[in-house]
Amino acid sequence: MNKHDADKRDLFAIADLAKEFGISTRAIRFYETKGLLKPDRVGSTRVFRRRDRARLILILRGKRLGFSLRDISEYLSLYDTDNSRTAQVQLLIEKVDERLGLLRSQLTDLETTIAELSEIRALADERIGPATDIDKAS
Amino acid sequence: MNKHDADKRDLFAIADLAKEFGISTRAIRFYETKGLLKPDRVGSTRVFRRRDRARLILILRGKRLGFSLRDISEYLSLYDTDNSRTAQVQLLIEKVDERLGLLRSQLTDLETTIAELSEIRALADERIGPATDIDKAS
DNA sequence: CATCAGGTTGACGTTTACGTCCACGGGTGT
DNA sequence: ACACCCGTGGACGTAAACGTCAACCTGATG
Repeated sequence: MNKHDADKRDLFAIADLAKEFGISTRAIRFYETKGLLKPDRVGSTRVFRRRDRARLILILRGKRLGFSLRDISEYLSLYDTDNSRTAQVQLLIEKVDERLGLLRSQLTDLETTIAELSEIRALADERIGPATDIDKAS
Repeated sequence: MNKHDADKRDLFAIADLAKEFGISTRAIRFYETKGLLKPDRVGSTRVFRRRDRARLILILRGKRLGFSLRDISEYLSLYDTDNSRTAQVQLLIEKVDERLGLLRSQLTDLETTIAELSEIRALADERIGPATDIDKAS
């Protein structure tokens, strides 16, 4: 909808991405030093393209999930790997499976936690009085 | 099943818990200094009861999910609050809701990630050849 | 031309979550 | 009495992930 729709553009300044994702430019530069991003350069100035923007999105999601940058780096390489030419597809499969295992156990943890909290919430809710038709009508 | 079934006992030494959960005694002491655990004392020696063991389980789960100790501390207080006597049940509800929101968005992130990885896995799997009856029979 | 916004590297500071090392005390087996 | 083993608290070290200057280089603009 937006004239500047980020998904359609192909070139981004470091500040563009920082603003778009609410992080600091320092952080972005840091990710680069860690090899998670590899923006092009024009002179010394970084120029980001869709590919790096996509990677950034994955990085941030990984962070929300509590993974370290090192973890995320490995994880990104799964996306990178040229599945069709890899000599070690088997190795790729193993890595993906390993990560899937981790994620699935996290999923279980999360579901348990959500269930527990929901119960607490229900109890508290009861205490304050369940919503009545009258309440809803107010 | 085990004679020493941990869930049935009521008293634990710091080393018991450390061993059971595969963490260091140093870590447990650290959690105490941060107020996450409040073991009884016999002289200067810590004595843990079921309550603190339960809290420890929650702490570790929180960590697996990528929360900070500070986050976890707040989270534990949700369990602590005496729902039936709280003067501010409403506040409790708000806090629980807030946390539930966080967890649910994590859940979404996780599901997305798992789906993406599954796809990658499927592609790689194809490349190496789908499992045949012969393969399975080998 | 002066200035100013935005970019760069480098060095150092900071917080979190422990690990490591230490000197010390208390109970136990021999 | 002596050697162990376990536990304790204090001090210091450390890795990760940035934040915070500082000093510098642009390119655009009034």
